[in-house]
Amino acid sequence: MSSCDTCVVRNRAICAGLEDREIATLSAMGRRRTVAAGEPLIWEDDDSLLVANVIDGVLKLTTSTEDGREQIVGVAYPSDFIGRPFGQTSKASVVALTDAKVCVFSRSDFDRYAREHPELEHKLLERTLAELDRTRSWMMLLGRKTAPEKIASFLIEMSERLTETGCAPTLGPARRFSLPFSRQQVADVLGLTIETVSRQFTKLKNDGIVELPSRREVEIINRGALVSLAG
Amino acid sequence: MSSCDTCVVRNRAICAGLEDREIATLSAMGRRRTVAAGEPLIWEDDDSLLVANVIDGVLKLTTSTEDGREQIVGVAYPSDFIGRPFGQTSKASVVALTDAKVCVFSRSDFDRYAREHPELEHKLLERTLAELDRTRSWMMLLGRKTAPEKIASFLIEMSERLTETGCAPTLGPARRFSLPFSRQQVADVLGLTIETVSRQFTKLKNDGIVELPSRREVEIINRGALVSLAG
DNA sequence: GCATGGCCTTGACCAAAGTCAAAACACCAT
DNA sequence: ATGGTGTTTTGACTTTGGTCAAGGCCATGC
Repeated sequence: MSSCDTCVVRNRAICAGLEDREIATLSAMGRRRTVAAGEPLIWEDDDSLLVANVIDGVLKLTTSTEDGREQIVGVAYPSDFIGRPFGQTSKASVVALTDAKVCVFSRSDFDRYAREHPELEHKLLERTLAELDRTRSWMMLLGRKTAPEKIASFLIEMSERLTETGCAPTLGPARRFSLPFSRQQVADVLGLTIETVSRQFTKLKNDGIVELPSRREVEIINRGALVSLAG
Repeated sequence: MSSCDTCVVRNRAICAGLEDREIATLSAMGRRRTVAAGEPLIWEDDDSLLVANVIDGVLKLTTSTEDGREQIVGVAYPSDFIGRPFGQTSKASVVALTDAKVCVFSRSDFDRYAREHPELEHKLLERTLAELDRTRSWMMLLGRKTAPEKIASFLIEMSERLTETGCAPTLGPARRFSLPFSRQQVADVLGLTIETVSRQFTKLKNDGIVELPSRREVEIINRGALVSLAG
């Protein structure tokens, strides 16, 4: 019996729908790993040696300039696929934001396996296309939205992405949630400075649109106002 | 004999490497179309009815806010694939920047065909992964670079992408080229205003880093300086 | 309880880029 | 050549968000 049998993302990750025999082969290739919050899994511009499925936790994908400016270019949640298959180098670093569990594969093993299993490649393609759509709408935010619009869009997206995605029928967006990001990381997602993020959070609180019970907790009081601020 | 036999992107587009019989089927499904400069091919948020290969010309992918702000989220050159397979709606508009020739397919026909031809899906996956990498490095530019850095990065990328990609062994980046963008469109790529773009172009000219023989022509005089400005 | 260190918030000031308006230029058709 | 149109450039001014610096908050360890 492979660990896949008890995997919580078994029905949502790209392995979903594979036959038992295929799962067994894949399972033999991969291994589980934990990544502590703050710990890196993949380095920007390094050889692409690993790919992985996220089982639990949240990780950030980042690119940096030489002088240390950082931009978060993606966020990976449970069941998401990370790493760069079919490519020599990884163009983004992957670092855990919370303690995380992942199922890692050697990239070359995975590439070989994927090429022999069109169904798996198809799932990966669907996921990659969806991620590209999401990334492009993030470009709109970075290039054309103001700081208040960025913060409002961010909180709306967080409330949608952080709802527990168990087996239960889809719940609506979360009214209250705990951000997996520090203020600096929110700034790195939105292309702002930490001070601007802080001021905008304070403004939303003073306007009665959100409550901020603690540094990481957010409660949305007036979702309509937030949506209309998001533009 | 199908029109694919004489297609100039036959060896570079996703159709490359298909067998003659497969090409014949694909050819029967698709048809050539010309798109005049400025004319749209796909609308944002519309049902995704078409996908296409670019044969000749340059097209922009854009997203817009309700109040009319526009962000160019991608640019498609000959041999690139456009449209959103395996999805209900297209999240970006596609508009020709120059007169263009494309080879269009009904999305549902294409989806069906692709699912039966893993080699084609694999090519599409490789392309989508590469596009995602490019898009993410564009996010870095939008979120964290200054106007001078954006303009310099843009000109470097243009000089690399606009080299004639015929059958000849890869030439280096173009020293002189004709932009397929108006000033406003450059602004829409970089998340700037037209005035800022214009001022930065003028500054590069005054500093002797580029020549601007006409509105669309650019000649890079001091590539080293441009690269270091790009950061 | 109190000191320590890491975040986060706030305030005063500044600079980069945006806005508005006018002039210059290029391109086109006549 | 000439006039008309739309694009680009330039200038003056404003605004947004960044920078720098100080202070507050909270968790942790002594």
